[in-house]
Amino acid sequence: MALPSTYAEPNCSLARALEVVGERWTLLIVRDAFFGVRRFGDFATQLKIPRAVLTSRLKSLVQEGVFRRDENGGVVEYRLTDRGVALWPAIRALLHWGDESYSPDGVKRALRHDADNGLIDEENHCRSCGGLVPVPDIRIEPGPGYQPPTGELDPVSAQIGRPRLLLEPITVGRGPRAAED
Amino acid sequence: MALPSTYAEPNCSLARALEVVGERWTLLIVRDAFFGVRRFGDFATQLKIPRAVLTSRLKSLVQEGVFRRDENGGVVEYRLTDRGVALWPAIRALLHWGDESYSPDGVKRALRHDADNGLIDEENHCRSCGGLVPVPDIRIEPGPGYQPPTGELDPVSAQIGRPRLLLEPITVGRGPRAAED
DNA sequence: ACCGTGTAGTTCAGTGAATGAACTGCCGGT
DNA sequence: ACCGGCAGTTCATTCACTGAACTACACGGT
Repeated sequence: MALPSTYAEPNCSLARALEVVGERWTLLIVRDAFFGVRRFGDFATQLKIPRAVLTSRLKSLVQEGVFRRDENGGVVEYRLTDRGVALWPAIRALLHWGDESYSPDGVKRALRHDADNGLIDEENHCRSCGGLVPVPDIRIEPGPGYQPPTGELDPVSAQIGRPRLLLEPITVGRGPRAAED
Repeated sequence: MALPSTYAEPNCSLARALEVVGERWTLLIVRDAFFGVRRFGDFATQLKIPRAVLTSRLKSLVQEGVFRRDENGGVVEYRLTDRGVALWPAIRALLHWGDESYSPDGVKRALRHDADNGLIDEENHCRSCGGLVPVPDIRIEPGPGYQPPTGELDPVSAQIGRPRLLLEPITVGRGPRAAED
């Protein structure tokens, strides 16, 4: 499986979780899925990950129930299942830790409650309305620590760099791909 | 550095965080530190991790400011810094996700507010007193999904399997090592 | 001074996984 | 028939992990 049969402590859910999402690249793939990436090629160019590794990671994530693989005609899409979406708190915690520890100019990306524009705190509450914010209502946008990239961007990177809702599918440069969801 | 110079996206704090704690074994080392492990040999036998890998991980964690290396005479202790303790939300989130997804009989380890015995929810609030619970006030103990191990246990595993406070140092089998903290 | 013990850390050959670039195969449109 | 876009494979090279044995050093006892 994912990890070399080690991590085999039956009494640690952290070890079990890391068997699924603890390998190199895996959490970055999941993060991109939260940002709306769904296509094999987009993951590959976005992360600059070897395609063979991407194949293997997606396969095991599908097997573990984190992603679902949808194939309509020639179009393949990988999208998060409920179990995958449930990884959001872990990703948010690591994002937050990375910002706190290594981004002296402030967060690189801010999370806001889309309905009322309130900042979302570490416990997932909206500072404006006080409520817990469901994942699809979270807007992510560049924060003070964000460094605008120089030069040309591929269309997918361009979309990811702008404010947008989590899980909102990326739709660029390939005809009228209706955001049916 | 930790990861192969890839992950080098300057605008993603998740990538930055994973450079520090995203390698194999690293988060398990940190978890053991929360459970009170401080000694090189204890990490090694507890995780059954090759000593060379442990050396390399501890070195980079010290360099990144997650651990502090204390040397008193012949005794070396690795303990979490504030930045290391700040990883707790990420570990808690992954623990929770692992329990939810892969532990049908209930959580393997329960977290409680030591002062009033209240269960701690996913947002780190005590169900009893309602407040946020600081890490050293969290008691961890076997939950319904815990499977008691069979056979003899080394003293360190035995201590980790019993209810205890996070960060409380393990003191067994080596004379009067006062828990000076 | 000497020896034994406990522990942090190193060395090293063998194995397995990641890398990157090129390639295959499928589908749809013209 | 041809072409372009895209999912996924293949493969030689490089790199990291594994596991077991070994070194280095501090301490305590005699």
